Parts: sequence; C-alpha cells; structure tokens
Amino acid sequence: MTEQEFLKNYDSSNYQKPSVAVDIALFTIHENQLQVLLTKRQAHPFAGMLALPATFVGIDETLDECAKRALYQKTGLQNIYLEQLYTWGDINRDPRMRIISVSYYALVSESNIQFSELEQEAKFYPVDEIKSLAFDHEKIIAYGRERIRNKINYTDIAFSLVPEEFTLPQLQKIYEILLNQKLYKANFRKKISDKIISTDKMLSGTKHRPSRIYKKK
Amino acid sequence: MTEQEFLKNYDSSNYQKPSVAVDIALFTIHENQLQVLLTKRQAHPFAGMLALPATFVGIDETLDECAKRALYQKTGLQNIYLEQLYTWGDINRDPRMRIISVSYYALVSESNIQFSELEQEAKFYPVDEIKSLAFDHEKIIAYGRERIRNKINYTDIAFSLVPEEFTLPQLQKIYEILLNQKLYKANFRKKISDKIISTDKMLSGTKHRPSRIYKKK
DNA sequence: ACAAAAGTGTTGGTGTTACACCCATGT
DNA sequence: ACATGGGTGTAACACCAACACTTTTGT
Repeated sequence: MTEQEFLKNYDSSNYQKPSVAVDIALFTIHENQLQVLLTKRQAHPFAGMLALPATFVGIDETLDECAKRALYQKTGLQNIYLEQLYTWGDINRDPRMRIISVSYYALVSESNIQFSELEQEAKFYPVDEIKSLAFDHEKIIAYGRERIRNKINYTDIAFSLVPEEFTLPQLQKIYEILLNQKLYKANFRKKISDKIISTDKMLSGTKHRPSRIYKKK
Repeated sequence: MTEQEFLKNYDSSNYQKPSVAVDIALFTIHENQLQVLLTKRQAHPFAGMLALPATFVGIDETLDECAKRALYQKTGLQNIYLEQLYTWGDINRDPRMRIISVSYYALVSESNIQFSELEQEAKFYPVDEIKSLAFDHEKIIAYGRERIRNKINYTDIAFSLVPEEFTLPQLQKIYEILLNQKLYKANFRKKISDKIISTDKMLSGTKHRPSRIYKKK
C-alpha cells in the first residue's frame, strides 16, 4: 500500500473524539483595575453565568486563527497581543461532553476599546471582584494573570496596556496593577529607560507639575 | 428546557471534529549529549521516518494521564518530570486529517533508564544529529529545548537529569549541555550551593583529586 | 615531582533597593 | 506660600563574571 492509498482509505471517524474549543482571556486595565472580558451564557450548560468568550475550533482553521476570530467576533478588535496560554483537558470540565480547551490570553489598552462595539453580552469585569464563573474559567484567568506577572519582567507586554503616547506615572501604574505591588518611582524609571523614547510634549492640566509624554522605543 | 434536559438532548456529533493527540519529547543526557526518544514509524504517513512517541487522547483520560500513559507504554518509566509544552494546531501538520497535538516534554536521568526496557523501535538520538523528522516534530523538540534552557535557571529541573547522588563536576556538565555553553566552576558552585547537600562520600578512582558526592536538598 | 582535575577566595562591574531631595504647576 | 505629584541623584547592598590560586589524588 502506498502512502497515497493509505491516506485515501483512512477513516478518521473510527475513534470517538473529544471536541476542541478555544477560550480567550482578554485583559485590560480600566479604572485602575485589571479587568477581563466575560460574556453571560445564554444557553446551557451554566446558563446565566459569566464565562470567558469561547468558540469551537473549526475544522479548517488553525488554533491561532480561531483565537483571533473569537476575539474579533466578540470585540471587533484586531492586531491585539494574543498568546497561547495552556491546554486544559480534564474529563468533566464541561458537562455536555468531553471538551478540550486551548486557552489564549490577550492584552488591550483601554484606549483601543470602543466600548460601544462590544456585543451586548460581552463586558469587562474587575478580576478581583469575580465571584464564580462557568467551567474552569477561574483557573484559566488565574493562570493568565500569573503568566502576565512573569512575562512583564522580561518582555514588553505591559506596553500593550497603554496608549501609544503615555506618561511614566501612567506606565508605572500599569506595572503596579499587573504585579500587584507598589514600585519605587526612581527605580522603575531606570529599569524601563531603555524601552522608551521621550517626546517633547507634556501632559498639562493637572494641578501639579506636568508629566512628560513618552512613546515606546 | 432545564439544564438536565438540554444535556440529554445535546448531540455532540453534529460538528466535524479535529482529532487530538499527545506528543512526548523525552530528553536525557547520554555520552555528554542531549538526546531525545524517537520511534521509527511503521505505518503511513511518514512510514520509516523517525518521530516523537505519540498517542491519540482517549475519550476518558485527561491530557496529563494520556501523556503519562504514552510515556509508560514506550519506556516503562513512571514518576518522571513531565510538563505540558505547547499545543500545535496547524491545519496540515498531519496529512491524514486534522490532528491537534498537545505536546509534553519530560526529563530522565540516564541512570533511570533500563535501555533494554525500551521497545524495539524506541531509541534515544542525539538532538544535534537529527536530520529530519515526521510531522512538525522538529519544531516541538526545538521548543522543548528552549523551555528547558529557560527553566533551568529558575527551577530545579536539571536535577531530573542526574542520579540521586552526584558530583558537582557531573552536575555542571548537565548545565553546560542544556545551556550549550561553558560555565565557570567557582561561579556555578556558588549559584547552586543552596540547592544541594554534601554527603561525606567521595568519588575516587580517578587519577586526580576525588570529587565529593552531593544530593539534592 | 608532576599532571590533572577538584575545590576556594578575591576583585571589579552591574543591577536593585531604599531613601532623600529638587522641580513645576494650580490654587 | 503651599500642596501635590513629577522627576533625579546617591549610597548600600546583592549578584555575577572573571581570574588566580590552593588542594588532593594517581603515576
């Protein structure tokens, strides 16, 4: 039997297959809080509860494409930082049937969100105020948070949460929220000084010294 | 309709599903080289080529269980450091059909391997001498190597590649192979000094000063 | 005595932590 | 003038790369 013949005769329906879905944890920072996009479930199971946006993986799309599509359909957002997080495969994570979930996380600056574009049921909720979610989605969010907390120290992902032009106090606040700790101003500035370029613009209008506006290098 | 009724009526076969498999990259160090376990494929596709050990995910086993099972079936090994690596979802990674692969990597000390236990077709090959593999398995191995190179710096995974009792020159060699660079003896010892405890045994028989034997703390 | 590899001490540089202080604005 | 938060300099400390040196074995 040649490889051609083999492939022709191969019947992939002989096995009972799990379903595969993608779950998206889209984070933003709004009102000085880390927030995550959630939808209210219309259908069973867990009808009425909040859950991460999710979609089944189409037979002719890659996982990354699927994640992008899910994000776009829920938010209209494109070109967002999106990264695979972990794949969850417990047997009973979904009571309907065996569903394996490939989770992704994404980061958006509040300034990129057109809140009116969001579907009716999709809204941001402060991560720390979430009580309980459908499926294992709390675990996914916790894991995503952890990943961000680590990656912020050796990558530039924090800049995804800030507008193109920003002040250093703004940026520092982002770091503090993601890391969940207060940082020393002087030390923070030294650490990120090589990742930014200063503009000659200032942000005035406050009742104290105006802060300089920077851009990402 | 209640949730009970909904679940009862739910027909999961309405959708065309991808298959899900687990691929295992089992690394060891043998003859001062990083090696990975490969099997020669008996069947199409890629018949005759080398590939990572793999298995389809059973409908009633978790991903972690599936990975452990695959590892055990190929090697007889249990209680090995095993961690999920990444999930690969390109459309045509397998010519038979759409297969999503959840990859795991594992580390074993050479001293734990009973080479006779290995199935006929499963053997270790030096990673640097691999020419070409079936599917996208070269990518998986490269990604696993990368993960190890990072994780070695802030975890204890390197100790998985060394017997229970070891000398510091041995341990240093492991680090050097994984990191692919020479290390300074004095600095290396300072760095790991808090992860080990010394025994009062010495490894003699060499034609120079015997090295002290240590254990993991 | 010598070769060879094990094992230790020291120095200089770099990055981090903590604090003290100065600066520019609105009221 | 003062309150407020923006912005900078510096000293103490920990960490790390690099090198020089001592120690213990077999021959």
